[in-house]
Amino acid sequence: MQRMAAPTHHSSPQPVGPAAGGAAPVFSPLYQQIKALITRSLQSGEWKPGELIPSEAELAARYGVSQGTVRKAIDELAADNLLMRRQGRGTFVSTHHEEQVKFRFLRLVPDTGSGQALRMERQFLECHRVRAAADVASLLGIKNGEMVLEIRRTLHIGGEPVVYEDIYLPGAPFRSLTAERLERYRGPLYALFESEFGTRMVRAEEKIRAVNAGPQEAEILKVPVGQALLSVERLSFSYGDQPVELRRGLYSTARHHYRNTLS
Amino acid sequence: MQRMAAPTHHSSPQPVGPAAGGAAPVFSPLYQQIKALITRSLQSGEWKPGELIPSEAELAARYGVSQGTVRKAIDELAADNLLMRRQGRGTFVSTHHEEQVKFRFLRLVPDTGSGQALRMERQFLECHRVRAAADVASLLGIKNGEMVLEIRRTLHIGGEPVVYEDIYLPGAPFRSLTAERLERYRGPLYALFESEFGTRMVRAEEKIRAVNAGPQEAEILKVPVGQALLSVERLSFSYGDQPVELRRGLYSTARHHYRNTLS
DNA sequence: GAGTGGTCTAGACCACTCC
DNA sequence: GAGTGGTCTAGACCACTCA
Repeated sequence: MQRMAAPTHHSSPQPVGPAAGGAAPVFSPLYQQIKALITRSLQSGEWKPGELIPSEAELAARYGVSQGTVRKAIDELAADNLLMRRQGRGTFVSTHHEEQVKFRFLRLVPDTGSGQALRMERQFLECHRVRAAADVASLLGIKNGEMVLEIRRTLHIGGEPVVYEDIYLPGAPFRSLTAERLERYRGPLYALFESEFGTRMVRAEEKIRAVNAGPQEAEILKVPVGQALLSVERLSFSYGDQPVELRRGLYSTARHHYRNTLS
Repeated sequence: MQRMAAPTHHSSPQPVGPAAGGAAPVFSPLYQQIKALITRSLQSGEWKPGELIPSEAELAARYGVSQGTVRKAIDELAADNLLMRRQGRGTFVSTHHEEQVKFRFLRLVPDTGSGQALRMERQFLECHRVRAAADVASLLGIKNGEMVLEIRRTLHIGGEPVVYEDIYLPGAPFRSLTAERLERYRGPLYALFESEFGTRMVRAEEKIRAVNAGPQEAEILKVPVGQALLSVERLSFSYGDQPVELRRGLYSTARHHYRNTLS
């Protein structure tokens, strides 16, 4: 492994200092380069979600760096939730197939002491392909008018309707996703996307506001027209900050709230 | 520095294994102990917000461990935003007196491209002492009926009323905070709390829901009665997870939204 | 140039999991 | 007992800041 835009610290043949050649001489630490290489292997599918990646020693040999350097790279990837370390076992690619991580992206929790395990039911109302509207296309980074998959669904918690949302997915990668497949699948959608469509959601950004329920939403969520609802627009990203899903949801916050931690 | 509940790795006199003596033999890494010691120094005020703490080498000598161990402790404290490292200068205690960190806790941003610097104005409507209601006392960890300081205020952004909130502070530490002092102060409240009341906000938890505006809120935020508003309840913690502030805010999300990042 | 944090290495030993 | 990640050390050198 060679340093990028900087000499190795074992030999200093050509000290590429600032303004050497005119281009910006960005210093990139070795462990960042290793991090990028590992990310590339994740992105390319060399190591799939849930799988064990090579040990730190193996990776160190493979990249020609010390174990400590690989370790620091993996530390950061684990902090970003791309990898999961398990002492004595090894390092695994993170996956949405896991009890503990199942609600990493749904921040809605019951008001009550939550000692109760909550029964959650999905209901798919729509699943069809449409031409992307300008705003949707722009957020998903596709061409205006390109095909997208639109899924409309509700979430019932403890028997009550709580979430009503529209999900937009780029048409190409999700070509083969059907309503029938959705109905049949048990488990988080993100787990399905990951196992069958090679798309792992890694990060998301949400824009939250309060809106008054219209007639349609009111009926579906069983609230009066005009009832205040939480509007949550979520854009999810896969490896390499590529946007791959847009969700527009309405949350009924009568008996639930959106929980957030600031630090 | 001696390891806690575990022998040092230089000598192994009494391997305190599981179930040795009946007490839970919790293994605590050295760097965690260092982290706790540094936190204690922050909490005790030995190093105040904005100040430079001793160099890694000095701390290593002081605690009798290697620099690498101190480094790992500081790494985590920096990740938690308790400390800030600056290459070539040293490590500083985080502070709310800083442009970049000023809006770390206010997640409301304008819908527009935000290229514009937003003019923000505060207006204090109330500032008095009251006996804490049961729910407030419970959240702040004080006795029911103890005195708390209640501050009511609005925030105008770009000339429009956007936030209306109630702030509850425990009476004792904020004994000397007056309406007059609030009016006179320029800058974030958290910066004032930190410099004059020795209370630094380190972390917070928010519960968010949507509510319909009542007559009073509607008038203050200049929206129709019944308008959907974001209700944000924030509990802020100081060092050692001690709750020290409760805020109940209503945000008008006509031209702003609450931004959140999931990872 | 002195002092700080930042990176990288090499090697030792510990804690944990699984065979 | 072998193999993994986790901790700790010691030492070297680099990048950056400031006087």
